[in-house]
Amino acid sequence: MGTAGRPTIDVVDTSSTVDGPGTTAALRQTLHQRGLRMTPQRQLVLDAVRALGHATPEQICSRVQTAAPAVNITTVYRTLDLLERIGLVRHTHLGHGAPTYSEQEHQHVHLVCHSCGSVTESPTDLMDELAARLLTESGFQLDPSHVALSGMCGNCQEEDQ
Amino acid sequence: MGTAGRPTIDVVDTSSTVDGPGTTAALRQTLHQRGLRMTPQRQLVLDAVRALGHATPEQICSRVQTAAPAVNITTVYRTLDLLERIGLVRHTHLGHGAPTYSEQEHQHVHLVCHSCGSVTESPTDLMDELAARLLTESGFQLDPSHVALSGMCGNCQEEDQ
DNA sequence: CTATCTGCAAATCTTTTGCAACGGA
DNA sequence: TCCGTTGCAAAAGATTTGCAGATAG
Repeated sequence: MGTAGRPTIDVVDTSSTVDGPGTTAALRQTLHQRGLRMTPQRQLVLDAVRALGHATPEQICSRVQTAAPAVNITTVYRTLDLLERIGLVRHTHLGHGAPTYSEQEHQHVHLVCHSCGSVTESPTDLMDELAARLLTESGFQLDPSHVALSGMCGNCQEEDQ
Repeated sequence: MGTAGRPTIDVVDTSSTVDGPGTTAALRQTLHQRGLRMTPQRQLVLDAVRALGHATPEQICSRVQTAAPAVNITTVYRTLDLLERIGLVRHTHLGHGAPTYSEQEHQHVHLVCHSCGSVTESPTDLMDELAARLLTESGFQLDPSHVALSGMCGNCQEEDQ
């Protein structure tokens, strides 16, 4: 009450003009296959996830709000959840709390430094040997990119002396 | 106000009678070296961490409260923090939020199943190869037990078909 | 037109902080 | 006695939920 109804969501085009699995049309189709609806908010959240690489819900929300200030963080949480259920997005635990979201395809191992908090990405095949060993020895099927590896980066080791 | 001052903390003996680095005396000494004080709460929290293997602050608090109901969860958080700073305890991120605490010595790799949430422990030498590779290729010094590896356990893979 | 979505407000949950009183050494 | 510690209450931050109204199809 007070303001004139719900503000319009202006869909500012970012990366969704290109063809391929990331198109607006592709998202619409994926949603429709499951009886879900295409909305500007969903497109914006997906675009933000792609643009940011890996980001917290908070960061994604901020980014979305530069294009459409009225989008609520609640919607961002709900949308990330939904995009994850339909397989377009995945989340990774980098360690200290905040999960980060990224594109499903964009898989890599995260190396997080205890000391300075920096996050480095490495190709997942780094873990191939370990994955094979785990499967043989424990029957455990590793998901190499869902959690980050933790340790100390080169820079911090030097400073630590 | 209302109750007669602060309730007494009854130190119920658990594992701290044995000699060695886990003794009451040992804890007292470690604390004193740094100008810190020995208290029943600190002993109880350390005992609980040892008894539980790896547990969340919440779980540790519950355990402590069976022996001394008056201990506040705030104290548990503060004590875990302190015990970690002085090197008696460490925390691990198992994935979905809650960090878990365990003894410093008690290091192992955690395998967490996405699907059923089960946590398995493996010896850290499982990661030796990977650690060596990371150090050579990226200068990154891996801390193998600080984060859990995530994936799907044998049981859940069967059910998944 | 109808079921799905969204925004808002409030509820939860976890962790942190300020402060006065307590108690270890 | 003195200062580190504790318990309590309240703050802070993150995520979830209920609901009325907006909107995709």
